[in-house]
Order: sequence, then structure tokens, then C-alpha cells
Amino acid sequence: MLAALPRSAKSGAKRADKYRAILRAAIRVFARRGYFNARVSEIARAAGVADGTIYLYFNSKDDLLVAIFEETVGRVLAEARAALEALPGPLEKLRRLAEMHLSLFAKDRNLAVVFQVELRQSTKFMERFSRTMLADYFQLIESVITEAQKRGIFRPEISPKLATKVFFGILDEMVTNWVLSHKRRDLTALADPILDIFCHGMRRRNHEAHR
Amino acid sequence: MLAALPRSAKSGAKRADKYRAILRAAIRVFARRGYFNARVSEIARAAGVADGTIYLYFNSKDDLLVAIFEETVGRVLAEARAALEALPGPLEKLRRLAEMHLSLFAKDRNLAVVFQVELRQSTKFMERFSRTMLADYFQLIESVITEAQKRGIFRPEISPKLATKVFFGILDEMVTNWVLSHKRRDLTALADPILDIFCHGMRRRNHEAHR
Amino acid sequence: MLAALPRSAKSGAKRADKYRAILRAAIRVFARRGYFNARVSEIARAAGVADGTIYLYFNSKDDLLVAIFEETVGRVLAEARAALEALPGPLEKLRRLAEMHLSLFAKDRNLAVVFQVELRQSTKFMERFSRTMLADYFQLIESVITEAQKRGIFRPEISPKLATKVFFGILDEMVTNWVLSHKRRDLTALADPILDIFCHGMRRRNHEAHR
Amino acid sequence: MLAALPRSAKSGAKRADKYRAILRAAIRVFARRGYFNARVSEIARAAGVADGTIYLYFNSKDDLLVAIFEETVGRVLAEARAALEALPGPLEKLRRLAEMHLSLFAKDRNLAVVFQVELRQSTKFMERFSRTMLADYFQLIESVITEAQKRGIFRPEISPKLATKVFFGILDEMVTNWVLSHKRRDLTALADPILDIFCHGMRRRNHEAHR
DNA sequence: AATGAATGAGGGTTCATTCAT
DNA sequence: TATGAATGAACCCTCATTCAT
Repeated sequence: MLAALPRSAKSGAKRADKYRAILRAAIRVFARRGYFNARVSEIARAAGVADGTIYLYFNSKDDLLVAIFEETVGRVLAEARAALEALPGPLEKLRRLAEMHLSLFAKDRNLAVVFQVELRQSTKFMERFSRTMLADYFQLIESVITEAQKRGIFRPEISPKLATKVFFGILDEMVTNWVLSHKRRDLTALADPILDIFCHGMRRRNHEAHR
Repeated sequence: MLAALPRSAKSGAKRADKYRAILRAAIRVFARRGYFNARVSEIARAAGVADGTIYLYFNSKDDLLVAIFEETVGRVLAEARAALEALPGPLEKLRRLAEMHLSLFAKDRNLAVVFQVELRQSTKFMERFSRTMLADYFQLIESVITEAQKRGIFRPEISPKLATKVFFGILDEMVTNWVLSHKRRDLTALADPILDIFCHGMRRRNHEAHR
Repeated sequence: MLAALPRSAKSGAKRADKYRAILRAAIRVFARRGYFNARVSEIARAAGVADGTIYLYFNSKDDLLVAIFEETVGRVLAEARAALEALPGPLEKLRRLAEMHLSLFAKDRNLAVVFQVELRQSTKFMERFSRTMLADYFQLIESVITEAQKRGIFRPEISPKLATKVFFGILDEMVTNWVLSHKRRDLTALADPILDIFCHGMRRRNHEAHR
Repeated sequence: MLAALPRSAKSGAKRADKYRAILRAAIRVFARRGYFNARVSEIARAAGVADGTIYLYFNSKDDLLVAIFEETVGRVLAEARAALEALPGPLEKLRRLAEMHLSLFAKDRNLAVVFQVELRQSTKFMERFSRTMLADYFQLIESVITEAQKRGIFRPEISPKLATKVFFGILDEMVTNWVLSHKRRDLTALADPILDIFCHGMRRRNHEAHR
């Protein structure tokens, strides 16, 4: 079967494999050593390739960090959009967003370290990330909050942009805290109490009364 | 007058002046260049001292970052504790904490950059900070939240530790967002809407009804 | 026709074509980028072959430079020897040598750059070239000068080896100057005035008187 | 005495000493290894300083080469101008130029290797050198040749710029040849026969007759 | 106490060359 | 014969820190 594939497809698949292997190795090494103390040669060894091979797939050490961010956020965004579509109301959607956010990192502690610590080491990275993919994530959250406001579930007088930052800030702090504390509690289990606080905080009074 | 002071007091005062001058210079340079791109010689020049003089006051470049953190958090904690004492109830105390947190950075954007970005560049720093002074800050917040629960203002079933992280996470995200967006909005003005969401999220239902 | 040729001749011809294509590409790229900044992959692209193919025809990047030198000097030497045979006297022969030397580079500026600059980057190359093919070129010049001395045209007391270096040095400087100045003057036209100076410098006094 | 000098003068003198020590070491190492194979750390060791110290005095490895060229040509030009002033006629001046040129390198073979080989490794360097200091040297030679033409010693119809290149080309080839041949002949002794050829080549016929 | 010249360890990246296909 | 992806050795330069003055 594989032999019948055109050369480009075969080598393309191999290329993608190696690309992912390097990226996974980079996440591991960045998490263990920190970005600045991580040696490119160490990543190469962890990925099972030669030092120079890294540079056939990535432009620089910086680029590895950028790729980790973009690959992850891109994938998560797509998954989140697909998952939200199937859900009936904004509260369910917020719950799903929180669950996906927390479980993404709960499943891969190394990724969590890279996202909560290593990616934030400089305004250069942070501004870049904020402006690009993170903006899409914020947009997705905001659209759900706006929907909740339109449906009369959330108070309409609260700025949806502010509420989005509040929602993200809570999730972000939970992950950071989980990463830094060496206790290995169940991160995903925090979705419920967080949503409880956030949604009550956002809720219309009379809406609550009707419950 | 000064000449009459004992030598140690005089030089002690001079010493403290230079210490602070270096620390202020470090905040400026770290904010402008980022920690890793900041040169010790650049900080020395900004502080008006020789390169070597830095090392008469600090052990290392790392130590400058640590000192910025500890000096600031130490001072802010003392101010916060003093301010809270004078306030009658937990809601007022939470409001004052939020205001102080936001205005600290609103008044000194360079300090905000250092706290929200540069200080988070490695797990080494973050774990150290979490364990030490930040823990005191969390403790202070938690004590106010517990007080609110005891008084029946906040729902008792919510974990106060969780609520503390939620409160801090919201504030932290506001500051980070303000630092990264190049719009210069009034950061302190966010205290009100944030508290609105947080306190409603925490509040007992019947307590609200009684209002 | 070609199809009727024995296999070895056919592939031999193709092989020679590719060999020359690579060499021509190397001259272009070396001239444009300089030897050290020239990438083997760039030469391969310019020659329309894969990187690895270069190594089926040449042992190393160094070897390309050596081959350029040896191919060119070998060809020029053969042409020069043939051309000189037909000429009656040593003065005509010197004139022809100068013309051939200058027009070789006037016709191919890239070759001139490689010969005047890139080939001289290290004593390793220069000593190798001096000892081998350049020695033949010097020998050819010297034989003409000796002939002129034997015929009483040039002063016999001048060392023919010295005169050879003088002759070559003048030509060499003309080409180098032409390569480095960005004016595109007629290099070949310099043959006459150069020979005027050189031949008068070498000539016997009484020989001149007889003219 | 030295102790009485102002600090700047003392340290200035030490600075100049170290500058020259590094430059001399660079000439030695470049001559022995070739520019590209020379390691900066090797130069540092040869100069008795740390690697980093090189960069307190020079901007880059390239800069070392440039400095060797500019220091040498600058010094030689000044010496040559001073020496020529004392001489009565252009022929004596040309002889002195040739002697100085040849003896400069005869006295320092390493310098000769650097000038004849290492400095010519790229059009980047060569064009830079041609345009700047070498142009001054050419100008000096040309002025002497023009003087000889004005005095009726040299033929006026010969382009003085061409004659300058001829003169330089001869000297240059002598030095190159001396550098590449491993025989250690007396380079300076070549001044006489070279001048014999060059000056006869340039001379007016009737002028000769009058001799 | 203050200076600033000197130190020297340390690593991302390039690219000639190889070799499995 | 030809390919081009993979290799891995090799090095200039920076800059935190020291220490003689």
C-alpha cells in the first residue's frame, strides 16, 4: 500500500512524523530545563535526530517555542469550535471550554509548564502570541459570553471583553498554580467550582430567581 | 546636621540610596529590554555606577530580579495589611486589595512589565516566589474571603483557597492584558467591574435577597 | 547517430558535459559570492544537478577551485604553445602571450574574479598552483625571453627568471586592477603599452640604436 | 617617571601596548594558519590575553585583518613620504620606494604572507583596500613618475597611471613569489634589477643617449 | 567603597559531505 | 547514475563576574 503512494506523500508523512517528534522532544526538554537552559543538541538527542536536522524543520530555537504555541493553540481552537457546535446553550459551552482548557494541560504536564512559564519569558513572545492566536481564543470565549447575554442568562451591562479576561484569567491561574505546586491534584475537577463562581458572578438576578 | 551623624548612619543612608538607585535602574532596563537582553553594564550606566559596584549590593543578575520582587511584595504587603485594618468589612477589604493591586502597576508600568513578564521566565523563579512572598499575599486574600464566609456574605461551601486563586487570577490577567495591549487605559478603573463579578459569584443567594 | 555510439562514448560525452556544466556554475557562483560564501548547494542549483551529484564529479569544494585552475591553465597553455609556434620572433610571441592573457579574462569576467581573487585565498592553494601549472606558464614565458636574449634583442645580463616574473607581474596587476575597478575598460588594449615598457626595459642599447 | 604620568596616559600606553601585541599575534597566526583556519582563541593565546580581550580592542576577526592592513600601510606611507622628501630626483625616489616596499616584507615574512595572500581572499577586502589606503600608495608612486616625465627623464607619452600599475605589479609579484617559493633569497636585492628594467622601459631615448 | 579592564566559559547555527533510496 | 535528506563537527562572540588598583 505505502509503496504505491506517490513519493511525495510517503516522504511527506515521514517529514510530518519527524516534525512532530522534534516538537514533542522540545516540549519535554523545555519543560525539564527551561527554555534558556535547554540546549538544542539536547532536544535533538531527545528527538533521535542530529543537531542539524532540527534546522531542516525549524528556523531557530525561538521558532520551536513559537511552533509549540501555534500548533497547540491551532489544534485546540479547532477542537473547541467543533465541540461547541454540538452544544445547545452558552453555559454548556463555557463548561466545555473550561474542561478542554484544563484537561489539555492536565493530560500533558510538560505542555503546561511550557505554556504557563516558558512561553511567557519575554514581551517579544507574549505580544506576538497575544496578537495572533490567543486573540482567536479570546474571541471564541467572548462569543459565548455574548450569546449568554443575548439569551438573558448573563447580565447585559457587563463588558463581554472584560468577562472574557476574567474567565481566561481564572483558568490561567488554575493551571499556573497546578504547575507550580508540586502536589498533583486533579486539575480538570476545578472546572465545576470555577464555573460556579464565574457563572453566578455573571448571572442576571431575576434569571437566578427563575431557576 | 548630616555631618554630625555617626559615620555608620550616614554611610548606611548613602548605601540604601545607591541600593534603591540600582534597583530602580534594573526595573527600567528589565522592562525596556527584557531580563535576558538586559546587560548588567546597562543597568550600571542607568544607575550611574560602575559595573562592579552592582556586585557590592547584589550577588548576581538573578538577585536583582529577586530583590525587585521581594522589595515590592514586602512593601505592598505591609501597606495592604495596614490599609485593611482600618476597614470594617470583608467586601471593603477586597475592594481595597483590588485597588491597591491594580494601582501599584498602573502607577509604574515598568514594574508591571517586570512583574507580569520578566519575573515569570523560569520555573526556578516562579516556584521560589510562589513559595515565599506570594504565599503571604495569597494568605492575606484568603483571610478576607474566609471572613466574608464566616459573616455569611460569601457562600461557605466554596473553598477559600480556590476563591483566592480566582480573585488573584482575575487581577493578574487584568494587569497582564494591560501590559501587553499598547492602549493605555485606566487599569485601576477595572476594580469595580471585577469585584462586581467576583463578589456576585461568591455571594450567598439569600444574602443577596436580603440586600 | 548518437544512439549508434558505444555506450561508454555516449555516457562519457554526457559525463563530460555535466562536468563542464558544474565547473561553469562554480566559476559563476565563486565570482558572485566569493569562495567561502559560495554554498555547494548553490553551485548545484546553478548547474541544475543535485547537491550529491557534485561529489560524483569532484572530491570536494576545494577540488572545484583546483579544477577551475587546472582546466583553464591547461587549455590556455596548449593554445598558447600552438599560437607561439606559428610566430617568427620572440617579440611577436611576447605580444601574443600578453594578448592571450588579457583577452582570456576580458572575455570572462567571472573567470577573472576567480583567478585574481578567489584562487589566492590561502598559501595552501597558491603554493600548489605555483609549483604545478603556473610553473609551466612561467617556463613558457621564460623560454621566449631567453630566445630574445639569444637573438641579441634583450640584454643578456638580465636574469630571464626575473624578467619572467616582471612580465607576469605586470599582466597580473593589470587584470587585478581591472577586476577591482568597476569601470569596464578594454583590458586587451593594455597589451601594447605594457609591451612597450617591458620590451624597452629589456632591450639592448645598441640593438635599439640599430633600429 | 611613569608613576608621575596621569592615569590616562599610563593606561593609554598600556592600552596601546596590548593593541599592538594582539595585532602582532594576529599577523603571526594568520601567516601560519591562514585567515580562515586561524582561531581567534589561538590569536588570544599568542598575544597572552583572554579570548574576550580581543574584542575590547577589535570589533571582529575581520577587523583584525583590516587593522593589520591599515596600520601597516599608514605607517609605511608616512615613512615613504618622509624619506622621499630628502631625495633630489625621481629616479632616486623610485629606487627608495622599491627598497622600502621590498624591505618591509623582507624584514617580516609573516607580514608578507598576510599581505600577499591572506588579505586577498575576497573581493570584499580587496575592493575596500584598493579604494582606501592602497589608492594613496598608488598616488604617491604616480606623483614620482609624473615628476620624472616633467623632467624629461621618462617618456611623456606613457600614461602615468599605467606606469604606476606596472611599477606596483612588478614589486607585488616579487614579494608574492618570494613568499611562495620556500627559498629564502634576498628580496631587497631585487630592487636594482627591477628598477633597471622599469626605468629603461620608461626612459626617453635621447635622454639615454645623453647619459 | 568604587572602578572598569580583563576574563573565559559556553552554545546556536551553518554547511560540506555522506549514503540510503 | 542521481538524488537530497540527514549528518555532526566546528567556532566566533557575548557578557556576567572578578579583582587589581
